[in-house]
Amino acid sequence: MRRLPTVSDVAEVAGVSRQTVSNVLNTPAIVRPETRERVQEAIASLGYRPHASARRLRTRRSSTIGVRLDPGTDGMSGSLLDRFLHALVERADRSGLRVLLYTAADEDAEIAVFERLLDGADVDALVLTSTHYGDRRIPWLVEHDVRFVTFGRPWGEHDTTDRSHRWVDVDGRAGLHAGTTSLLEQGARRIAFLGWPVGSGTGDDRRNGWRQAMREAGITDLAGLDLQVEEDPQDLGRGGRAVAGLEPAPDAVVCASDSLALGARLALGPDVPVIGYDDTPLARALGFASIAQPLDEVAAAVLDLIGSDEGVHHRLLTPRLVQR
Amino acid sequence: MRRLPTVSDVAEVAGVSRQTVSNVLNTPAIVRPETRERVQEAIASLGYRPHASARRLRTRRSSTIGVRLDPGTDGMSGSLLDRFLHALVERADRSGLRVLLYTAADEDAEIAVFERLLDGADVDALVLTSTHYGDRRIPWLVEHDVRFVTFGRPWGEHDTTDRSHRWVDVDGRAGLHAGTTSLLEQGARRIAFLGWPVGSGTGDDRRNGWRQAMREAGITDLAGLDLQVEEDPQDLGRGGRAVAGLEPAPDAVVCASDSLALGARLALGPDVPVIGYDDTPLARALGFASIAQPLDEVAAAVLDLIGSDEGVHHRLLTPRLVQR
DNA sequence: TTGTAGGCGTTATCAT
DNA sequence: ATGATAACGCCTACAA
Repeated sequence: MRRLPTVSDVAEVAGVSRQTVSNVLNTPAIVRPETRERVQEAIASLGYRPHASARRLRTRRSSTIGVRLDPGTDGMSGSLLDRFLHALVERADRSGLRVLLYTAADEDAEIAVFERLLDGADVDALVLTSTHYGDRRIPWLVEHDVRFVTFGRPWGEHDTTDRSHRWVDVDGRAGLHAGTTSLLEQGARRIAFLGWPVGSGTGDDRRNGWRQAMREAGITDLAGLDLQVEEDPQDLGRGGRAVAGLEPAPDAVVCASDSLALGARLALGPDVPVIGYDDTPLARALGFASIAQPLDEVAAAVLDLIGSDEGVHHRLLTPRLVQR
Repeated sequence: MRRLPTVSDVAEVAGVSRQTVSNVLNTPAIVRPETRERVQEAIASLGYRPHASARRLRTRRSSTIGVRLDPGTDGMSGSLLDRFLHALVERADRSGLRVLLYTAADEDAEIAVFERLLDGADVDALVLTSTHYGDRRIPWLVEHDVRFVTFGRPWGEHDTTDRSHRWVDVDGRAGLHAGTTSLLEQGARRIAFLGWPVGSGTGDDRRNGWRQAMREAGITDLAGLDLQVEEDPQDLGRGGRAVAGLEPAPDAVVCASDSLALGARLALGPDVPVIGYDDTPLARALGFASIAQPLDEVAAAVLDLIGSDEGVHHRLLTPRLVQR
């Protein structure tokens, strides 16, 4: 591999000092325009690029953010992380940030990874996904004064850690409210909700959106319509069976995820409207409506929060109902 | 964020010179055991970790590999990249390698990214996915003497670039051969192949596996059984319609992808055996068989090839038929 | 076996 | 506005 030109090379060609070259790069304003131009020509002619590691060593910042690639995620919605990552990498690049991946089997392992990554100065900020109730990573990061942003709210925490925990999330409640309302407007009355057992922040939030919309429509008797199944990638029949077992049959079903929606769709056929969540390729392919998270906005907000030193510490974005 | 301890700090605590500390880290063999131990204690007590950027600057290697997160991929099989990445990151970590992500809209943009990444010494090797016929990235990388491995064969190239292009791939032909054979053993005779139009290396390779198995079974009349559809995430009815239109109906269908298989499955119902490709969560969920790529092995092979200086320059792995 | 000296490429500080 | 000097943390000679 060819030897790379350095600031000194550029300086020599341009007939200035290394420092001036550095200034042109980092503080162009303080360099006389005519000098600046000469330096820039030299840079172009040599094909010079700053050496990332040298700069990082000097500035003591890696300009790199770490993101975990979780193993879990049923894979169907796994494409969600995929799409989020893509948006994140793209936007990060525009701000001169790199994205480094890591994995960890569980929380303790992940904290050990944090130590390695941070002590080695490999990353100077972290983006966490799939936060959950009682997440031990958060207090660890706060305590160690690490810069981080989570994609996901700190479910159940409203205490002092609040200001030190920056997060971005999507308002699932609003999403399900919109979906349910849209079905109501189309004349459906008996609308079932197919979700996970009570206890997950995300799931409960989405359920509440459905409840609220139903209540607003004057439908207070939700008996039997609140379906809760444990998701099982091996057997999406569960959700389907729960839905098919409803007596009388529902007019429509709103779901906490696209994979649940797939089950419902297969059990009920294409004539009963079904709304999923996440707008995965699956929803597109099968032609059912779904609630799409604005991942590009999420990525932008995450980077914004990572970069800003003060001001707003969290952001709740609104998803969009994709009709089909 | 706390100030990190350096070699000097460790040296001071251990009562030796910086150099000895460095030796303990990099060439433990030449340090007297008793000194070594003292140094290691100091390292542990201070929680010292080498500063990644400083080391990179000095050694001129980043110990980081770049991987592109492509935008394309229909998302269904997108989870394939996900799973591959996961395996790669996990194994890379064991070898002390980091994985950096990048994106690019097209080949030219990607080559521009290469320049940035390499000149900035951000990465010292690249892993490319979704190679295709006439891939311009390959000659560029070879010419610039960049270390890289592709997950995917150089379709159509058997010339001099051969030795300089290291690749790992999965034998789709063998996969479809196995799948088709298994159906034949179950008594099916009229087995259709649902794939993409001729012209993609991957697709043609898979088709050939089916052809070969059929020929070996003495079935030479494949008229009408070789179905070719352009995949369209909006409308997986295409594949389904092609399959449903067969007259007489097929005994079974083997497909070039799980999303094609999904279409076939929905069109034919659960009684006609369908085999997909990639063993995505979709196949698991719907309960159709699929051909699984050994992604963990692929990741291992990729890292192996990246690391080795001589020896084998490519590896063709065999996929596994997952019956359901 | 251990220590000394120098430099990787960059930028911050302080002169000029 | 520009330049000289030093230092970021590490490693590779080479010397002791």
